[in-house]
Amino acid sequence: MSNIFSIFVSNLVAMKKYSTIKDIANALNISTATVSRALADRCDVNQETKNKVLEEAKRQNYRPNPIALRLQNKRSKTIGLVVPEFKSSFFPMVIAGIQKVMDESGFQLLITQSQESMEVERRNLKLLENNMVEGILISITREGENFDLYQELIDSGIPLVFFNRVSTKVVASKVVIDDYRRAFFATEHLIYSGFKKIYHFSGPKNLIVSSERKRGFVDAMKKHHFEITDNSIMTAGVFMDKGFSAMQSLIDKNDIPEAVFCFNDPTALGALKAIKEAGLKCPEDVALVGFSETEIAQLVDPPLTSVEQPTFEMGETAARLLLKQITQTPPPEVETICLLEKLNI
Amino acid sequence: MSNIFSIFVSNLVAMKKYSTIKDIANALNISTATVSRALADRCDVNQETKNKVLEEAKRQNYRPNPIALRLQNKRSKTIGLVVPEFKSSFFPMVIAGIQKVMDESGFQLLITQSQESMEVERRNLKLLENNMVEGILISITREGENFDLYQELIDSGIPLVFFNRVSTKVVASKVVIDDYRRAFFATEHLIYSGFKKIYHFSGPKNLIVSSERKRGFVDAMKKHHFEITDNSIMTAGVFMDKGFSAMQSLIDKNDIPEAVFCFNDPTALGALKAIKEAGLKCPEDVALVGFSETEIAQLVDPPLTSVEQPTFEMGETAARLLLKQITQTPPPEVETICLLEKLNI
DNA sequence: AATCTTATTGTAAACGATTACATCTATTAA
DNA sequence: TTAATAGATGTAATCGTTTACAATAAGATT
Repeated sequence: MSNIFSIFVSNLVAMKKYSTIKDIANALNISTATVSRALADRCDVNQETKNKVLEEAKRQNYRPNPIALRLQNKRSKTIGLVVPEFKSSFFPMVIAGIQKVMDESGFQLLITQSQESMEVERRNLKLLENNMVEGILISITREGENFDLYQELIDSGIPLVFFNRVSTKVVASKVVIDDYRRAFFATEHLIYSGFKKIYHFSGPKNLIVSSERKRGFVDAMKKHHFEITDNSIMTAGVFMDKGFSAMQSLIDKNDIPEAVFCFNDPTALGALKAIKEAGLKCPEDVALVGFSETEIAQLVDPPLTSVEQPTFEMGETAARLLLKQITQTPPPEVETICLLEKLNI
Repeated sequence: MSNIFSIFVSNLVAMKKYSTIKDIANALNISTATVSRALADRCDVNQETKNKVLEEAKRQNYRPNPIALRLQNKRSKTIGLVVPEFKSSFFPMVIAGIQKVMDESGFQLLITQSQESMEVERRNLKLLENNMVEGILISITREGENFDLYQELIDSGIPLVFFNRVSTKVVASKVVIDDYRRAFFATEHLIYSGFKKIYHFSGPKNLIVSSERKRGFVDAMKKHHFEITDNSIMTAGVFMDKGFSAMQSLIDKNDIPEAVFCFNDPTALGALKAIKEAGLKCPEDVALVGFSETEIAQLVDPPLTSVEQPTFEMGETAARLLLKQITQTPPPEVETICLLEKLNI
């Protein structure tokens, strides 16, 4: 309704009158070309003329028309952003980081919200394309990813950079949080959810990801003064059977935790099987948290406001990555940046 | 740094090639004027030509260049927004409401953050002006208001609409939260701050604002199951002396509250005087909350996330108000809208 | 047959800026 | 004296679109 209305009236309403280069030219009886050159402080303009132009420009409160410039330069100087929501402070903080970078580089930012809906995300991406954005920053919805559309946009020459919730199917630059942090947040999430007896099924000892996730678990527990007993951490490997047997042994010992943060999803599934076979329920009796690309993102995001996350930095990093894709020729290789800075525990 | 860099490369990098009206015209060996008319579905174009144009446009995946349109129409189709911060979810939610309206009406939204700094706010307003926004939505900083600049912008033909934290010195449309709600939030703020014994010095019985504020106080107390005794609410009038005597009588009775929500600022100041004279300290012994245009805004905002505020609606309302200022000729009278909907207690 | 409509299309200017190229003047070199 | 050069400025095209006006052809009217 308001849509139709505003289109209807759009021709009746004149925009505010701005001073143009032509106005300056007329006032001084010189050509617009000279004015343009004078304003650009080019060397082939008489200093006296330059001064006069600058003075007149100031007098008329002249400001270059960004729209005309964009048309002339054939650059929209705009990038698009798609975030799932605004409710939590997570994405707004990321946006603040993005804005800082965009302000610095003179780009405009078009912000859209997908409301966790794939359909709305599609609409937003189309809208951004229609607005000729030179690149897109995106954190995908919970519902899933519009894989085909991402690929289409990239193929058509619009670079995409994913952050936080990234697409696994598309080759593009990405900014994510590191294993340690994510494990930390996942554990903290369990703590904030009210569970008291929290265990960890860790992965193979020789894997770095394994020790990183364990470290995240341990640090989160420590931060909240939760006790870590001998049984708190069990090595359960990467596959389902190990998760099963680990949980089985706990049930046998009647040392049943309220929640378990598992190294990965197969481990969690194995544990789930053991829980069910013992006639227990998940999450009423034992809550499980797996750790896969997508699952964990759902857990820690929207995140707990009490935890300081590198949100601002994430926005900055993603924005810089995108700008690099846009301005660099030839475009740089895609890269995935993992935010590694230390937590304040 | 990144600024200089991006300017340097800007001419080297070609934007994605889009299909134009000229491409369609060339493909069909007709003039661009006819193509333009056909796409606009004007009646003075042969139906056959129309069909061919539409088909070719689809084939070339043609989309009108919004930048060229803006130049042609002399309308930036953009409005600017200045909010103090992004950390709390308050402003992001307001933004969501604004965006909804803007999407509907085809306007772009330029979002800036003033970080509670008057200086940054000035910069942002200038930036928006340079970007030729057709109107500005603003919630002012804690530090104060850039009164002169607001007036300058309005005088120069850029309509401003204030929301939540509004300027008291400028004549412009405003969107605020009603007395009842603000009183409710203020009281709830005291509750969340940990005070147990909370009193209210209410205004004259015959004033609607007075009963509204009292109602807000009562409802907030009820919501959190705080007892309201005979002494909890005292009628203290509008002036300082009444606040003084009200507090004095409480001190005399040795019925000293931990916190008092006062009808207005003079009342609070009077109460403060009594507290000091009794050798007590504020806020250690007795915390006071006044109620003036600016003070109360500081209290309830950034607001408590546990309270559902009409944030989305506030954004919507402010945006609609601004759009009306922009599109309507002659521009409508300025108006102040008070959000009145019911709270879920 | 001459004139007038009507339908359809094209031409060209405009929006505000930039810039390759042309032009003109004044100075310098031969 | 003449040609070359440098300095300063103007002309006109361009970016993608819209639109007032002109132009054309066909059919209708007298």
